[in-house]
Amino acid sequence: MDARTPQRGATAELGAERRPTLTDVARLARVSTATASRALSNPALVSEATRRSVLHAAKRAGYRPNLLARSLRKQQAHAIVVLVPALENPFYPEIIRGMEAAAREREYSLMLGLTLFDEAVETSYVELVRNQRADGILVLDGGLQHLLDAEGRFQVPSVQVIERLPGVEMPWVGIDDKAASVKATRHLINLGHKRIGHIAGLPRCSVTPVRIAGYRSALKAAGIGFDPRLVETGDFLLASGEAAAQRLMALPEPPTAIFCGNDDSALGAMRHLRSLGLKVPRDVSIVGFDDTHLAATSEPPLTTIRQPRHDIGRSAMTMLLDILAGIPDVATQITLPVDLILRESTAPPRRR
Amino acid sequence: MDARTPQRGATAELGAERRPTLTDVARLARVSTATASRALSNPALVSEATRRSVLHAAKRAGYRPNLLARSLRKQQAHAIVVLVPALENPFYPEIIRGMEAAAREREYSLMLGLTLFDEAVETSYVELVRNQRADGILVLDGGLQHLLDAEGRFQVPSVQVIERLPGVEMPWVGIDDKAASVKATRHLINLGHKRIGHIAGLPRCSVTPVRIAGYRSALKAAGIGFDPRLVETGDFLLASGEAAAQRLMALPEPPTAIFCGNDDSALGAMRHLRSLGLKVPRDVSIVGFDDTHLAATSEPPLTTIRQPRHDIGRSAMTMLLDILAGIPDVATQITLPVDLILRESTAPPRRR
DNA sequence: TGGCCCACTGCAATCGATTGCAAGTGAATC
DNA sequence: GATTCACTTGCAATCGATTGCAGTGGGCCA
Repeated sequence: MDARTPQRGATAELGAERRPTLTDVARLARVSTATASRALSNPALVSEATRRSVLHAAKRAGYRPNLLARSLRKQQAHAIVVLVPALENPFYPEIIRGMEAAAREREYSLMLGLTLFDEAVETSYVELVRNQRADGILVLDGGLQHLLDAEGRFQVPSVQVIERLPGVEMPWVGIDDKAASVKATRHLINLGHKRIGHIAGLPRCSVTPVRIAGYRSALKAAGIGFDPRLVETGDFLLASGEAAAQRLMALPEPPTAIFCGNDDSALGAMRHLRSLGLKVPRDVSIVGFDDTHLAATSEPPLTTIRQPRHDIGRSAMTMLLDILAGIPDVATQITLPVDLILRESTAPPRRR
Repeated sequence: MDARTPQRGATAELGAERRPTLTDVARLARVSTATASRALSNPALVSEATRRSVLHAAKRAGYRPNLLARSLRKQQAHAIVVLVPALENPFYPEIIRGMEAAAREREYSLMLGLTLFDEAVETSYVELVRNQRADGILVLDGGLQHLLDAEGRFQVPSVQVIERLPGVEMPWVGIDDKAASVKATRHLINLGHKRIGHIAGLPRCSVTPVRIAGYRSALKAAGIGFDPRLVETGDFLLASGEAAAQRLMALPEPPTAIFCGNDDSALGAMRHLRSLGLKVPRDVSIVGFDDTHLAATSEPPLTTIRQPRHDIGRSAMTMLLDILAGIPDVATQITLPVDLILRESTAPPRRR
């Protein structure tokens, strides 16, 4: 009756509580569904008058295209799965934001897969792609060896982010971890430090040995001997940084500077030093890795390696969508630049 | 040729690089697609022999059901949108984990909508539901007034989480913020504090005035007069907590305890106190709100109100899925209990 | 032996769009 | 006046499942 209730116009005119479909729009505009479809999604193919009439009918009916039907027909789900171990780690959110922004621009949505490194969960999300509810997968979770097929290839379109699967050639976006480590270590060397500790991350992560290698390489280039006792293994968490620092500082000849595998463990190290009554950077210098938001607000603010996380996420999503779109010559190995962010946790050693 | 390559069995037999469909399985098992479908998704309807034969054929072909087709036919996308302002806030990840776990158990996936409070983005995610790419929406982002229709109702199935839209009756999961605030404030009162400050959160958030009300109510119950200068407004971020604490401590008669609207601002307040050379809790007691993971590892560890975030997320998702499933008498207003977690940031006032 | 019921199975419609192909129209060209 | 061509439009197939309805055959009972 009242033709001006915009949301319900269609149902009123059709006399049913049904969502309007393209057929309804076509009927209203007195054209075929084919023409209605073209008017809405490929306007160049229809005459100006038809286009207007269909658009008007669509608006009048309150028409919304059914994206499932479109996806089924077009054979693309317009969704990407993001596999991430846990959102609690402040490292991930900004990457995901970059991915989400890139996806939204291209009208893709992002399905969140929280794995907690659980293989069953990882598998279930890959299934989502195999069952065509999603078109591809972005993998922030390093340990997906169990999902490789007999030929050692991943079963679905995917891009690895930051972590690599050892021995597997696969699209990837990340940073040059070795160069970044060299940069961090060299900064400490340039300040005059000679006894430099390293708190490494989880051994299972592919970046961990590479960062250790960078650390060693910088020492070597500076003619400083490598002392294995100065490398402690942690798990990227604050508590492990604290424990690792404790072991380092208990050495007969403790380090005057520590390069940490990530910011959280650097924060843990600083906490331990504070508990010993030592001042950072006066007594010990600390360098972190990642530049999460905690680094800027710690006391003292942390000198650290900034990973361009937003860009990493955006590039990874863009790469995957380009691959899916069949764009030729997509670069499938992207290394983004890092910066050493100088804050207040590093200084020359107190005495030599 | 080689019938034992499991993934490619179907393509080999069909002689094409096509994904096997139900039709292929049916052909292999020499039954109709109807029977094949029933054998796979409603086994009770077919004979034991047929079921076995279809299952075998499906496995041999490496068959994966096309979930888009199923969704189209069944008219449910099996996806839920989660609207969240930003993942950087450590408050959200655990809620989302709860949602994800509940969704996965019921074979729903979770589409992540990062809004940054941007109305256009919020709208675009609601469109996802209207266009049936998702079945419903979980709203962690308080400010969705602009999406209400003329009758003041939300256009799609939804559950509000924690935040409420003022004046709108809508499924909701959260906590009793007033009671929680009373609990926190009373804890300080019981310790002997009489001059208690409050650092409130963003005024735009619906929880903020409620928490202030709880604070006032506890004071009143204890016969302590309300001093408006003791209530400072922040924005839930560390820096604003720091600034608010600065204003509070600059009062002619500064508080001996501060109840903060969330943990981050409590951390900020503690930082400011430390910069003044004051000790927490010796000189000033601090209570936070939320119990994010930062609360347990701060120095000193923070006494705070724990919100059962995982449960909140799980309950919200369960409620929405129950509503969508048409389960009768779903409880649509769930208030979950909070705990006061006693750590080391509170103590009796130094002197009275 | 006839009739009835039940367990299975298949036919064909359906979900809601997109798109290849063909046909119709009118103008332009020779 | 015939031919060609560009521009529009519609018919009908298609994407890959699910499901209402009808049919078949066997077993059981009277």
